[in-house]
This record gives sequence, structure tokens and C-alpha cells, in this order.
Amino acid sequence: MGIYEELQARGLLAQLTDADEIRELINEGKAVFYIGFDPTADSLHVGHFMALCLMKRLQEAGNKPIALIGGGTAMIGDPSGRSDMRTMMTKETIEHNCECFKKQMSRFIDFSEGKALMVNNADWLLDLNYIEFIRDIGACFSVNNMLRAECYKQRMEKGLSFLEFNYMIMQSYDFMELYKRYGCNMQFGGDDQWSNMLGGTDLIRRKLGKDAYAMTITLLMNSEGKKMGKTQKGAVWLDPNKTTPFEFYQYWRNVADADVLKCLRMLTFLPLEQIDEMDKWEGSQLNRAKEILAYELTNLVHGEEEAKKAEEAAKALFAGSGSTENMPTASLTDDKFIDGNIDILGILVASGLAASRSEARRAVEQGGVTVKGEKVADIKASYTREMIDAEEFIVKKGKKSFRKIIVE
RNA sequence: GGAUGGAUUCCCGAGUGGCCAAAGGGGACAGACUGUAAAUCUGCUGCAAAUUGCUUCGGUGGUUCGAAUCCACCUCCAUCCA
Repeated sequence: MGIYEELQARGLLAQLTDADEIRELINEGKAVFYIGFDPTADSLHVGHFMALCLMKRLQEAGNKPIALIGGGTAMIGDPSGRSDMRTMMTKETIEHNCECFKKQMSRFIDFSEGKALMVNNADWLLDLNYIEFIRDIGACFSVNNMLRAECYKQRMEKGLSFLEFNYMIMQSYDFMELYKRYGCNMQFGGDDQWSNMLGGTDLIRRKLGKDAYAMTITLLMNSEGKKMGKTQKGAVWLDPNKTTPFEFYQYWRNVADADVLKCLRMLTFLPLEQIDEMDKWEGSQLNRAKEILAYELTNLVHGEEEAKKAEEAAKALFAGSGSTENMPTASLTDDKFIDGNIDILGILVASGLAASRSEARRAVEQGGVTVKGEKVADIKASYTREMIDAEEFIVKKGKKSFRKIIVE
């Protein structure tokens, strides 16, 4: 089975410009492909993770990946898949984000000895001359065609600025530039990038008279049709300081039944036969599959040690076995104590379990707060330093949020 | 550049002088049921020293005993015309 067939079996392939050509290229390891990453935040998230996995798989099959960091395109902002106007980012923010991306990517992809490249499109986009560019490249794009692209159609009602409208042209130019510089003959991306990617292959055909290919990977949607990797509080980040390994583990441990197998196929590197075996599991057995998914992904992103710790902590909390040693902790500083005491609301807020004292109060009043396994009935309940120090002081809010409290 | 409509809490969206911390829905959070799932039902959803007080309806000023609501100017958005 070639890499193409494997990707297909894992359900990763969405749209392709030319299936036969692409199969041949990637199965024989002849592809030089790129994936673009827009530095819109200071950490990669789960969406990027899929793309990185794809890079890894293709690299292992002998193809050469180019990670393109969109330091230039980020100045514009991609309107695809967005219903509202982007807020503009400053140059400094973008540069900072680019640096963060670089560090994180190096963990997944082997950039040694020319096995992969990392480039930043700011290198060629920032110095473009408007008149030259628009004569040379702008002439190749038909506004009529661009407006027919799905990503712009959706924005016709809400409004689309000329700035954002240019995004497709920039991305197409990137592709051509990479073709010229590095012989990059293929682009991969999320399915929402399809029209932007086609712009690139068209441009290469028109300007260079050469064939290039594009392929999109399926967006990871849950059974409710929402993009996965997002929580209410925002994205699930790969940076352990933004999403702790434990939270990361819990995110995957908590996916819906209907989504487990899909996630295993698309995100893990487990052999397909093993996944097919799990496909036969039903009902509460699926919990085992979720544990495997969560462990595998945490292992990939944060390493074996962190994955084990997260698993241990989860078992201690939910199954009553395993060690409490690796639970997420929150430390209280002296100034949180008044006359040597801290009330339950104060603990909830200080530990980050509640955003405000009002929220903490509500949680207690509704019977959702537990200290060392005992329900807290009184919002005025208060504790001394010694009580917290004496033994493991675990505070739980609801079923899944908890902290081990320690005093500094 | 001209004409018209609009900006309300996490999101959608009602409210057009006091009865407004602001209807309704979604989401989030908590409870029951469960398998750390889904569905369902209940509660809850600005902040705090909490039968009270404080801050909030794009921004700034004004009218009024009293403004999300009326007036002036400004900013941003949409639609039509150029």
C-alpha cells in the first residue's frame, strides 16, 4: 500500500486537482510539496497538527516538505471560512508568532540535511512593487472568477475589503515563487483553502506553462458538523503553556462516541489494521478507544512522559486508581489569605476554577463544588493554611474541573 | 461623494423616557440520569462586602428629577446610486 492509499484509507483526502498524477508523485516520493501556516497566534493548534502529521507521513514516504510560514500573507489575513472582517495584526506580533511557529514545528518535522525546508513568504512578498506586481500577476486573475469562489461568495453579504480580497493572489504567488525557487510542485492545505490553491496552480500554468498540483485534506469535523480542536475558551493549543498536557489529554478523552474512530484514523499513526479492530467496539467499550486516542495524541505532541502523567492523573480522578501526583495543581500565595484564612470562593478564583467570585458562588450554591471528596454546602466555608497543608487538598468544580491546592 | 438602514451582554436578537442588569433563543457552566459519550429534564449565565450597592446597550458631549431609548457631533458596518 502506497502513501496515497494510506491517506485515502484514513479519510484524509478531500479534493485533488488530478488524482492519478498525485498518486504517482507521492507514492514514488517525487513530490516537493508545501503547506502554508498563517502566524495568527503565538502557538500552533490542532488544525495545524493535522497538517504537520500529513507532512510527516509524506516525508517518511520520501517526499520533500516545505513549511511556509505566512509572515507576509498574515499582514493581509485570509478571509476563507470567516464570516467577519479580521482585525489587523501588527508587524511585531506577526514576527513574534513566526518565531513561535518555527520552534514548535521543528519538534515534528525533520529539517536536517535538506530533508525539509522552512521558509517565510515575507521574504518575497514584503518588497513587492505594487505597479510591477499588479501588471505581472494581477493581470492573470479574473475578478469574475474570483467572485465565484465559495469563500468570497459567503462574504458578499457581510462585506469583504479589497485587502482581504487580495489574499488569494498572494497565496497563488507564493506557490509560483516556491515552484521557481525550490521546484515545489504540489500544495496541500485544509479543505477551506481549495480555491486559493487552485489560484496557484492556474497561475503557474499561465505564467510558467508548467503543471502543479493541489490537494486538500478533510477538515476534522465532529459529528455535529463543527470544527474540532476548538473549545469554548478557544483553540486547543500545542503549546503546553497555553493548553496543558492534561487538558490536551482530556480534550481527546472526551470526544463523542461518533468521532473516536475518525480521529484515530486521521490523527494517529497507529496501523490501520489496529484501528479497524477497534471499529468493532461498541458502547462503553469505546471508552477504551478514547483512552488510546488521548494517549497517542498526547504522546505525539508532548512526549511519552507527559502522556503517561496525564493518563495517571485522569485515572486517579475518574477511576479512583492511579497516583494523584501529576494532577494539575494551583498554588496559593500568602496574600490570598486574610487573617490566616481563605474562603472557598477565594480558592476557586485563585486556582482558576472560577472566573469570578460570583461564578464561584453559583457553583457552590448549585452543589457543584467538592473539597477532598466532600460537598461544600456553605459559600462562607473557610480554610486555614494548616488545613490545606495537612493533606492532599483537592478541589473539584463540576465533574471534570479540579485542582490540587498547595500553599507556597 | 449622495440617499437609506444599522451598531444592545459570549453569539443571534427584542427593547424607542422610569416597571431595565435589559425579553426570547443558542452556547457555556452546575445538578439528575450515564460510560469522563449522546439524548433528555432542571437550575444558572455583568461585578461585588450580595433582600443591598456598583459598572454596562459603538464613542464623546448635551437635554431631563431620570437615557439603551431623545438631541448634536464622531467612528465603524450594510444596501442602493456614482
